[in-house]
Amino acid sequence: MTEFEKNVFNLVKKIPKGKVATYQILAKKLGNIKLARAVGNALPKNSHFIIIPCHRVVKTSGKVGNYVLGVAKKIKLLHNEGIRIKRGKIADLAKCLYYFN
DNA sequence: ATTATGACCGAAG
DNA sequence: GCTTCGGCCATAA
Repeated sequence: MTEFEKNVFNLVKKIPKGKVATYQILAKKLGNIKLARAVGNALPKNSHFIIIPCHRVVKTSGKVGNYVLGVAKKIKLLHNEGIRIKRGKIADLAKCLYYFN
């Protein structure tokens, strides 16, 4: 597991239930906003070994994005946490975003 | 060292 | 809204 991946997961596991973060926000937190793509690249790698709320990471546009177990599963999990989703997008992204105090 | 790939993003049509 | 394209970066081969 690379250092970069560790950093990504350490951030993701901080996201509280009922909240979400975007790939871009995580990227910025890691030092460079352009890391967004690399972040999405790292998530699927260790999901089999480490328990982390990968489903709480969505796109900046508000669309849920992809998920190891399938988008349907991702939406289901988010919905269980009280997050409203409409046609594959977060109903009110601004209210759900977690900014890493 | 070089190339290709992907859970991304923004601009443009 | 949607699609297409170019640009990003870490990784794997």
